[in-house]
Amino acid sequence: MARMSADGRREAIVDAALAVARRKGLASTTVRDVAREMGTSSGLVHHYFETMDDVLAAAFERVAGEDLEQTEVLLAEAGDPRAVLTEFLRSYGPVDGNWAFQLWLDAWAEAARRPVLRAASRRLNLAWAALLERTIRAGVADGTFRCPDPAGAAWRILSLVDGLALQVVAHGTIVDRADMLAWAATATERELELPTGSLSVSEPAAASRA
Amino acid sequence: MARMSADGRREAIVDAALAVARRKGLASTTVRDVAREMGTSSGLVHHYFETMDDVLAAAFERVAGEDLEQTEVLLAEAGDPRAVLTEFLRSYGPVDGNWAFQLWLDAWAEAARRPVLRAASRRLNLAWAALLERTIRAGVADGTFRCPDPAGAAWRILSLVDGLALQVVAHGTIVDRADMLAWAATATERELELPTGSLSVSEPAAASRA
DNA sequence: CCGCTAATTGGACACGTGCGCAATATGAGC
DNA sequence: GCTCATATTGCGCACGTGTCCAATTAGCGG
Repeated sequence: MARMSADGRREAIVDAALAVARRKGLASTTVRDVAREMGTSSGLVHHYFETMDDVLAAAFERVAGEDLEQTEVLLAEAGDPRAVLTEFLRSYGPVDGNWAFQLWLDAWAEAARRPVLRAASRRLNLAWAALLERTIRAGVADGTFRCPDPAGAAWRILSLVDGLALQVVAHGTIVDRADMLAWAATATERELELPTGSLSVSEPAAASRA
Repeated sequence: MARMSADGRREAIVDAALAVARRKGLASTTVRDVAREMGTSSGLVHHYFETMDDVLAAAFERVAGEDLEQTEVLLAEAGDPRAVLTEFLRSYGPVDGNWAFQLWLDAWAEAARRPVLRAASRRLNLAWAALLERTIRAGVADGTFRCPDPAGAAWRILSLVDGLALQVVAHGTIVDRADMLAWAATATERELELPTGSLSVSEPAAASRA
């Protein structure tokens, strides 16, 4: 197929891997799948990545990393810690049809079997917790929040949101997105000693959905 | 190998599947693994289960179901809701080397793509939430807890514990078991308006470990 | 236009996978 | 002890897996 620059091809491989993973899951995305998706031979994939593990890790890292970056920009823009937190809760869990979060589920499960993937997922999870902790500290500093243990609070909030999102993605209707948002907000308010209802994360009413 | 009754063999197959899954994870447990574990031929497995999927679903259902049953017994015995909750927190997450919880991770990730597994995992997750909710209601009734929304609280506690356990299992040292226990206890106390420290779930000191 | 670097091919390799089936062995009921 | 249903075997089939590599291009710098 069309010859490409090294960097271009690397990216194309990651793109293809993501397209497949979105359909079949990270765990069962194969070299041949990726090659077929690009319309090239399978050997090409190994010309750019030593191991299939590396491909999957790169793919996961791409989506998760982009999400994180986006939220970091948001943090820089919105000076108000409460606004950041509100936005965080609203954007974190399963949005845009759940597939990005499904990737997290796949990554967590596969972490045990794929060292490179584990490293990536670990790194990104730490980054999310750090981001949250920073936000909390900022809020404590300017008096918006009160919190004796920002690090612990960050992990508690992150883990709660992960756990709730997991139910939404894996089991569908068992817990719905509205519950998830409301519950996450409640717990976060309690965690940061905010007045009840001050993190109104309710879904924008019907009209403004994307 | 020794001839067995139909029911006996079915159970033996599930046992073997579990033993293997414990070592390699659900996802990569194969027919041949199961057969080797039993010391029989692989054909035998297919004589009792149409599909490998069925074997895995049965295996998952078994562990998760047993855990649940065990905790339900515990609930019946210990009349004191606070004791039940303490025991719940201590026993829920990754114990005995994490393997049972890795099974949950596998199940959640695969749920989107394997209907049988999704149904099983969904059912069991609901049962856990219900168990927790019942405990909370009992505690509210006898005045131990105060909680305006037992159902929501149950899901919040369960999700938090899942989210924390997930970090322990998937990423190892990112969050350790002690943090996990302490954080879960803190959040639960807050959720049920218990005095701080009243759910002491700290690991029993070295001596009394099993 | 030509040469050479490097992108790309396509198939081989050694294995692992679920599944099916004819043949065999076993033990319970007569 | 014989019979017969059936538990169990052991292998084969068709295919999928990651990885590797010699051969074949394609296209950029000269």
